[in-house]
Amino acid sequence: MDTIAIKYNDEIVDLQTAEAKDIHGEAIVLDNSNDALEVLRHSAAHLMAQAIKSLYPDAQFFVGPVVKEGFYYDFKINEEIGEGDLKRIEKQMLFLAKKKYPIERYEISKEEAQKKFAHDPLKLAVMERIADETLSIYKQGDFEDLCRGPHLPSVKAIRFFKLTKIAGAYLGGDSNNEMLTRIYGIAFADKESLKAHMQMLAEAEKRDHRKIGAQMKLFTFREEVGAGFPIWLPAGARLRSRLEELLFKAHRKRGYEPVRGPEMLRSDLWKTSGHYQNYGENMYFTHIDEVEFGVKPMNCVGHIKVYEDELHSYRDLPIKYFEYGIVHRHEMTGALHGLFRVREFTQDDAHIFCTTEQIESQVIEVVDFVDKIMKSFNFDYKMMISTRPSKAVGSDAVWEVSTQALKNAMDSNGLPYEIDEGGGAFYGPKIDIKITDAIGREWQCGTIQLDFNLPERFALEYNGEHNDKIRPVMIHRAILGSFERFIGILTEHYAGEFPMFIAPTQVAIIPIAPTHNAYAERLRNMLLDIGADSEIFSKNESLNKRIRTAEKSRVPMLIVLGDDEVANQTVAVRDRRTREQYSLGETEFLTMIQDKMKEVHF
RNA sequence: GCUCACAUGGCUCAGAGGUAGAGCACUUCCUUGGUAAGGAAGAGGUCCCGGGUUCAAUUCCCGGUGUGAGCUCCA
Repeated sequence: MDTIAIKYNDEIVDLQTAEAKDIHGEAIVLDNSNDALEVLRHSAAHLMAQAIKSLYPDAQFFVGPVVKEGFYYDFKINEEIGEGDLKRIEKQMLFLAKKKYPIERYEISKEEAQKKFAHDPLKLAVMERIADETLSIYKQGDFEDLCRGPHLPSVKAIRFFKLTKIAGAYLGGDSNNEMLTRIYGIAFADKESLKAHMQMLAEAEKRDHRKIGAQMKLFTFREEVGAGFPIWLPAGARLRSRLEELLFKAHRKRGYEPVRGPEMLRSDLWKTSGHYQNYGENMYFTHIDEVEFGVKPMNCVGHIKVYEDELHSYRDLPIKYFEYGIVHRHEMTGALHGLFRVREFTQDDAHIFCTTEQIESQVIEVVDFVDKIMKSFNFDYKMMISTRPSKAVGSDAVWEVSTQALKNAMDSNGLPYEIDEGGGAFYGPKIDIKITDAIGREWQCGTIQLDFNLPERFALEYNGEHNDKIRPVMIHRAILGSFERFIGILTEHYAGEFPMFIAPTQVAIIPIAPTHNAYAERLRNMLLDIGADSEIFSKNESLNKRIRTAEKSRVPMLIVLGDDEVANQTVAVRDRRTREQYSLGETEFLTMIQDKMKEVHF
């Protein structure tokens, strides 16, 4: 395989630069490694710009970086350009790639560059953002662009790419600036990877929880209700309550006490907590008899009030309060998205009040809890420890101890983690849990945050061994994050085919003729007795039609009842996936359902 | 919040400056069927809301609301 760049001092250096500066390092070849894709996609962005320039000669270009999901280029043209033009640009890119232009690099001073691009206000804007005095120019054919690289040696390697979407983007991401046109694309080293990626995108579209949620009647939104306020329909509410019940029991077993704070608290309290100052623009406020109240955006203050209700001894710690806390947050209109981003949601929230010494063991406990749950849903996950940000409260020593506590907890449990330097909350370091779903997408759900700030602000204490007053540490933690978001993720993860233990309906019952309806009813009642929901498909439709409808409803188990089944007290089970059929005795069947539902406990 | 697009029966969508259609779903009837769409009849719409233009607006214009995509990841 051809070398496309080298790795030097942990940086990717393209061959043009390496040659000019006589740098040697480890070869990067054209494959699907992160380093190779970075170079490939960057050059693909340039090739796209070249294609656009050749099709629309008046085009001016801003920036064209590589991003997580491929690459993009922001530009400005006078003509209208839309989705339909992407194919044309792709074609032109292929045409140009076949010319096998070498990509050349040379350096000029900023002054020269400003002269060179004097007619191009976008490039001048780009240069304003660059501090360096020497700039590099990359040239392929008659197309030149200001760019820091790295790039491929030639455009000929860019073969497997696709332009994925076109959208507007503000110059520099600032909505005060003018809107440019942005085209996104993706590129890979080989055809199969590109194909697999496009299939993943198509699969993601099929699994869209907004679509499946409507089909399965899980939830809905209504204009007259307001943006960002989900309405849970019976099927969705059944699913949700199954999840809530399982998780409730799991909390109780792990020593958490259920508590409940009010929806609104006086603004003075939010001033004490710091939310008023730091989070106020995301909060909703109202007045009661001239006193201002804030609708809670988080549950911590309520739990602090629970803690304050009595004096605590060190012997009581750790104290673990949990609540399915309904919170309201003013999200930007444009950020709202199905169940993933709403303005009212319910967190599986808990606060652990403990001693500094207990931090590590408590974190291990939570991580273990997370592990249990995520494994139950077949999610892979990884954890990130976020350290002290530049703007932070608390002493260095406390940060050091607490960050180390998080690391120790992970290390002693043999758990891998990544470090997000400076990514912590202002009040303490945290561990974020990122799960990977069935089609490889990552989602941030749970979080474990150490907090030395709120105990300080509310002057929380407990009595130590020598009757001294000691400040406890608070650990904020959520595992699912919110029921709304998590159920949205689950829906896409399972493509609506939920496992038995959380499915909205466990069994679809299909009586062949009305004479079998009584047996169907009897089975439904027996299923209810073991906590399983069922739906009887007894409408006046053909048997085939009813089986088809039941199959499409994504219920995990189908049973068909006819004369034989009634006579022998059996059920004919039909597997939703394999379409295989087998017969089971009534009690065996009920036991099987019960077993499948008990398969999981967190 | 900003930019652009969209908003028609429960759902998915077609449509025209002269107040509207299809498929699915729904109701009723026929069909009594053993594993992926049997047949017939019928009911159902302030064409998102408010204002403007027009003899006439659901259709054109403006505002609002809602939905979608994008707006951070630095040449």
